[in-house]
Amino acid sequence: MYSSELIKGTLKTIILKLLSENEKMYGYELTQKVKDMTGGKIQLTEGALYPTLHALENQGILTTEVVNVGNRLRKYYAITPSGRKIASEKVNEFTDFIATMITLLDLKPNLG
Amino acid sequence: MYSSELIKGTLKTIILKLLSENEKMYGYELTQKVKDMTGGKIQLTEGALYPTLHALENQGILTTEVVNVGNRLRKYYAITPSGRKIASEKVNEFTDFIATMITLLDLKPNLG
DNA sequence: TTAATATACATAATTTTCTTATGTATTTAT
DNA sequence: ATAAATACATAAGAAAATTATGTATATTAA
Repeated sequence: MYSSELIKGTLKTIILKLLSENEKMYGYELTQKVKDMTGGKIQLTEGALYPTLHALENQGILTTEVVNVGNRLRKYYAITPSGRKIASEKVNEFTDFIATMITLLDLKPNLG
Repeated sequence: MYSSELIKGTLKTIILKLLSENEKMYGYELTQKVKDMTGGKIQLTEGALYPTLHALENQGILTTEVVNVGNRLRKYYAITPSGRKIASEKVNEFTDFIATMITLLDLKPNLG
């Protein structure tokens, strides 16, 4: 796990990117996907995730669909066209940011 | 300029790395150095910078030396040995974080 | 020459964003 | 049966930034 401060500011970008690649995902699924893909290095907390998902829905960036699975409800989120545009912008901005930070900190990133 | 949320959490790393490379720098100098090195893409704000410098000093990570230049005072900050170790750890963590994010977001960073 | 900009520090109020804690409830594994 | 995992949600508090404000000197441009 990284010191929490590093991860700050990347939550929206992560959510939007994953929802750009998968037509629908639910909250818990997002937490597991991120945990798996990062070897546990990034773990989304519910207290941060759910309010952010709600906010993105209120802004029209995501839409929801509640599904009953067994006896439990599962709330699927899907990205809207405008959300897809925002996702792309956010990813581009983050890519640029990384390049800038590599220069500024004189990093030698080990790219697999 | 990046959306502010992205830069969050990187301030300490930036300060400590620059002070690892330069034996002493003052606050305003740090703002200008970062602005120059990033082509204006990252601009440290005084409201964030000064409280952070004070905190790092209180933690024994930085030491200060006030110098009179003309009629104005300039407060130079220098990194301590323990601070140098923390700087190195922070830079390593950030490098690892970048690698993780590149994987997670499937980025193709354009490395000069 | 005077007005604006740059240099140089500092702090307070507010906002944003996250963590931590708490709550409910079902399902699966031990 | 009990614990852990699945699945949602929200509220209180902390952390870290932004924005605004304040003081003061030095330099540049009108």
